[in-house]
Amino acid sequence: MDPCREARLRFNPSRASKAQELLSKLVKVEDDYGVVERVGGLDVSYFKDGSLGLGVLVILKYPELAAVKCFYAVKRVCIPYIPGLLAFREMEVLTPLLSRALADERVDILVVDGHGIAHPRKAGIASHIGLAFNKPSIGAAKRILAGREELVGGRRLIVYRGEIVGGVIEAEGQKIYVSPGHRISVETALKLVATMMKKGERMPEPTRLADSISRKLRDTVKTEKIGECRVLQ
DNA sequence: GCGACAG
DNA sequence: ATCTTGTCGC
Repeated sequence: MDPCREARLRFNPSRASKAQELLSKLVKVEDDYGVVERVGGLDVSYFKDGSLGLGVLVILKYPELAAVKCFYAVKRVCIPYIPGLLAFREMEVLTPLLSRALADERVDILVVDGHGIAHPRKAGIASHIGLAFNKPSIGAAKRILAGREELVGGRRLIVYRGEIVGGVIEAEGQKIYVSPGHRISVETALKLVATMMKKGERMPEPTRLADSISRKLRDTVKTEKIGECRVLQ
């Protein structure tokens, strides 16, 4: 039987949610990192039928924001998209990239397309990734998932169940929602992402580049190139 | 029960 | 996320 179909049938949203409740207890929402010289941006693009995903991890020098190296992988995607459970769908594609890249490349902070603790169970994909690789991580999303935007002391923050779980950054007349993934505070996550914004762009450079590269590769790389991880030449 | 709902 | 044409605006 098709292993992908097996995985899909085996996937239990209720259990996945419970797993996130456990993970959230392991998340550290305090600054725990050193000098930031290199940051990583992560994103996934999908082939038209949706059964294949192309993940990208691009490493940039900080604070210059110049790309220094890029990893990518084409993988089958077996888990459907369910709001709140995005991590279970995309981790399969991103994990190989991180395993490979973090083994011999310095990456101080990871920026992920999606939320961190601004999540129904305080464990969005940025938190999953930060915990899995014990790396400081930040989530940057285009839309809010849990909680609401509130003005606190004149600042736009994301409040969920009475708790501040993230903040809003406005760029190009649009908004992006930032929240800690792991080993970083709300305050610092916002400050850091603010320094990753390029003029004229809506998303922070790490994820903007990852998104751009993943789409370009998806439209050029051959679908048969399913595999663990490749270095972009 | 109803509405909301990252990518 | 992806599909999908022309079109409005800087």
